[in-house]
Amino acid sequence: MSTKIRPSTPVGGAARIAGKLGAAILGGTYKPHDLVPGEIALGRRFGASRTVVREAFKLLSAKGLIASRKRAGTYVRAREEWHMLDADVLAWRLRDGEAEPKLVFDLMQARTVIEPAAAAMAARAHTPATLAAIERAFADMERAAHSAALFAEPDVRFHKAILTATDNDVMTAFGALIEAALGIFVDVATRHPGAPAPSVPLHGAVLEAIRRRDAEGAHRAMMVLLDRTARNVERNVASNIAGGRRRKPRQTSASARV
Amino acid sequence: MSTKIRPSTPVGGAARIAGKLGAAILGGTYKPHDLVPGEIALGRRFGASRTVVREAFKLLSAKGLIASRKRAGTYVRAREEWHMLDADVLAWRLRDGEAEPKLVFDLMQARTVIEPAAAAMAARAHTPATLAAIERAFADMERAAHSAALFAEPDVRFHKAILTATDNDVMTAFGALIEAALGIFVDVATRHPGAPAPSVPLHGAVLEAIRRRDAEGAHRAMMVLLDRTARNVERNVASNIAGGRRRKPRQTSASARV
DNA sequence: GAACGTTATTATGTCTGACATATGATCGTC
DNA sequence: GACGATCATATGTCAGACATAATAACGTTC
Repeated sequence: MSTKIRPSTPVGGAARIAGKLGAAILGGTYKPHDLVPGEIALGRRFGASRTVVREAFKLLSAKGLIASRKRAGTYVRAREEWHMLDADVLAWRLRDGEAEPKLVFDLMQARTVIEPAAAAMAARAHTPATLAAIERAFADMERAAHSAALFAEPDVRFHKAILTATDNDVMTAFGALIEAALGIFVDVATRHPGAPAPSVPLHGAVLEAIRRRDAEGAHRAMMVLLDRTARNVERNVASNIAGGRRRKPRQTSASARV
Repeated sequence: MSTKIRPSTPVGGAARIAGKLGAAILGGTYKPHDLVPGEIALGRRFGASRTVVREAFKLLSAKGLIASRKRAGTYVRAREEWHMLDADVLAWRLRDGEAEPKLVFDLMQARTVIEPAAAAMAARAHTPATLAAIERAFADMERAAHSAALFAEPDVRFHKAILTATDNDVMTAFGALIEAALGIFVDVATRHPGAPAPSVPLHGAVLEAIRRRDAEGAHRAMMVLLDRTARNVERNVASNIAGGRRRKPRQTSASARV
């Protein structure tokens, strides 16, 4: 491993370091109560000054991942303190398709709690503007139904638009969660054959129910949609474990050591 | 005014400045797309160096509140980018009992979506250890039933213990949300007469259903409990608006200007 | 006078070196 | 072996400097 004096990509000082360190913590390289390397040591490793490393630490401590004590150093906080609903934290956990299957299931289960309720609320509370956003997303999904890659973006937009249409700030905030979750699902899905076309009518049913302000129906339709998604995910994640898994733990060249 | 909302990160230096600035942003002093004062200006205002102000900025940018562009300065990001589920962000919004009533209602509505489902999941998934945690919290609630102030802590612990007992990481993460939400409710409740005793049996019913692994019953019992809570909150918040509200927007001496 | 290229300005981004501070570790004394 | 004073160390804070990029101001050209 060559010691780069200058990082090849001058992008994002503190954010870059925080990303690597955060992924390392979520990936288990540094476990709770472990000390992370000192500010100067990390500075050398990343070719950055102590100032920048400290700023990276602040980015992570704002997400509950680390804390510092004088003389003792900077350590990883207890797992319960981590802000698991933070989009970055979630992304670091889900990174590179090696996500623990348990987390993927937990996410799907949380979605089946939140999204049907959100669809029902949206059916009651939508305005012309928020309904139009859902309709636009759905139209784009129909147009992209032939390609899993193109389908992803309007799909996320559709689900977020429903959350927004609830007119509930807290519900709307779940959008970041859904976005991170769908990010990994899409990743899995694109590795498997089959266009997303079959799920289009299921989305359409949700939209229809919302449009006619049928809260009960929207709840049911979203439930059906998520059931299908859950089965898909389950199959893909399962096959990912059974067949596609590498024997050795993956060592990404770039982010191997932190 | 009373209730100190305990920040998740120890205050001092950067955290102190971030707290003031964050509250100012959430309080509307700086609106989206506004520039916050420059690093040197803020440093002067808080009697701190540029370094510390920059670290405070990183704490806030990790929560999606601000971002910086060279030459242009540091600005408040669009409201949709804010990490509303972050405990600190929520605390800043709920600060000092003047929370917008809409947010309080939104939080209650979100609770009625999440917590009954969580209770059902807990009924299915609890282990001896996680059930014991719920039972301990309930026992402490019974002992504190005579005092609204003493009741708060075990009450929060009870609801968090149920989330933990779901054995679902995402659900467990909602604990921080509930904690922040209950923090404000307690604040409101303690300003009004009446011991929390009546809610004890409602909590007990939830515990009982979970203990006998009756998911359906746990769901129903939690719904009943939250219904009562919602009515309480509604009455208190309403009276707060009608009578207790100050005519002028409050100017807390400490965090007025920032 | 309007369009356009050049220069100057400015706030953030980064680095360096220094000192302050608290606390765990070490050592010495009883 | 217990206890208190001392030392070492990693974080906390500061000041000053230069780099960088994006905007503002300026001046030239047509």
